[in-house]
Amino acid sequence: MGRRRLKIQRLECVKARQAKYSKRKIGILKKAKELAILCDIDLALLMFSPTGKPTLYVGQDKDFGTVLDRMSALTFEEREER
Amino acid sequence: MGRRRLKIQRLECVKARQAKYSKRKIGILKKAKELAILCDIDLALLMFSPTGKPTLYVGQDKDFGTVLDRMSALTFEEREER
DNA sequence: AACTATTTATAAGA
DNA sequence: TTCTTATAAATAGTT
Repeated sequence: MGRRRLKIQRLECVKARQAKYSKRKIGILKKAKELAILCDIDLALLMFSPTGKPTLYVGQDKDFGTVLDRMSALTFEEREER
Repeated sequence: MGRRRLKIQRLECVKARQAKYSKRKIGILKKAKELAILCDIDLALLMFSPTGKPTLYVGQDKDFGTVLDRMSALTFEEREER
């Protein structure tokens, strides 16, 4: 979306990566929150900015440890999508 | 987006939650992949469907354990967004 | 951070 | 779940 179509490939310029991250981080966080609320599900989204700053969103009222535990308990077979 | 504006609140009907999850899961996974590639960052997205089926996406070439470790190493102060 | 032209995601319905 | 289409939302390029 936007003035032109953007090819999904690593942005070479560091400044461009940081600027792009700043914008899209807002969008994906909104999507995560909406999905967790609409479907009443557990959801965790962790991102590290190009400069290394972490952002963590954990849906519903679960705390970090609870989601980590549920995450850690997954067997290899239960995981999908790459 | 869509034919009408949807209020972001828990969908009461179970079938509706499952249907909504099926559609939006695709969208957020695409957003996650694009963000990880464009900005060349580490990103992890974990979701449990309304029926409990887990979906995990880990960006770049990191494996599950590596991201879990980096996630676990976060101090409380480093976490944001709820 | 703000502006819009445009692309993309998706709400409803079939 | 999959497809279609109208419409809401995200965002690329720019300032």
